[in-house]
Amino acid sequence: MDKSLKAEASLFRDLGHPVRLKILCLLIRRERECVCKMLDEVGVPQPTLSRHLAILRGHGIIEDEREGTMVFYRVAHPLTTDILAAAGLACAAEAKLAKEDARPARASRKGGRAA
Amino acid sequence: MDKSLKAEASLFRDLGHPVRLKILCLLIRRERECVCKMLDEVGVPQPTLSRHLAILRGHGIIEDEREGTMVFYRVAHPLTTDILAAAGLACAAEAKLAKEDARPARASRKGGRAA
DNA sequence: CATTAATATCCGTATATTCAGATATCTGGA
DNA sequence: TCCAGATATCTGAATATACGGATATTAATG
Repeated sequence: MDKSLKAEASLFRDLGHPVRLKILCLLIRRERECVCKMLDEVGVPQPTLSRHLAILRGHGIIEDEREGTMVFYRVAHPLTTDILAAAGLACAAEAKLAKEDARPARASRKGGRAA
Repeated sequence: MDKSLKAEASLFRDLGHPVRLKILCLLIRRERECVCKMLDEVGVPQPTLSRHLAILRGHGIIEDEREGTMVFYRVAHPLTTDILAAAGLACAAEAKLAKEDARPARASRKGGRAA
């Protein structure tokens, strides 16, 4: 019951940057998006965007799929949407409500995985 | 619908440190705790603990109440528990379930504040 | 008022993060 | 193979964050 909480802290730290939050909101809304499209919307130079994508990818928060010359990203970490929704980010809150409505509502209680 | 997401990023950044996460888990479980007690459990030198408390306090995540020579802290940011629970932190998940059980379950949908 | 326990702030230093710009890689097509 | 578009990596400088140790503040007590 002690835990160093290092992994959790690292996840939050990754979320703690405006550009990375913007990327995640974008991916949550769109499910899947290519770098060139994100480049238009995020408003940072391409190498900077690529770096932030690499950080998120390196920690397993997003994953990439290559398709010809383009690379598409999607949210991979199962908790990311929940966390952003809990923080009140509109992008994630919508996605979470949609997901909840599509399921029979929560049944069991103790069932949640705890870190 | 654009938003810089600076405030949200800053919140996550504050959560992104093992010591601060530990402090928050502690406060969520206990509602309210004094610095000297936390000192025993967190395992960092007193000035370091004080510094982290100051960071959380400065951003409105926790608040302090002086009582004689001791200072008690409690979680003040209304979303903190939700966020930590969404991240799967056991301490917060318990608190959130308890809170949910005490209320009539969610009724309205569009009612949530979004960032 | 001196003392002591509890907490906070200040200091210098070590480390991490961020950025922009240059350059490298990968892929599809001529 | 050579070219061009899309994306990634490298590099160095600027900035931010972390820490420990010394010290300051605050409040109760004698």
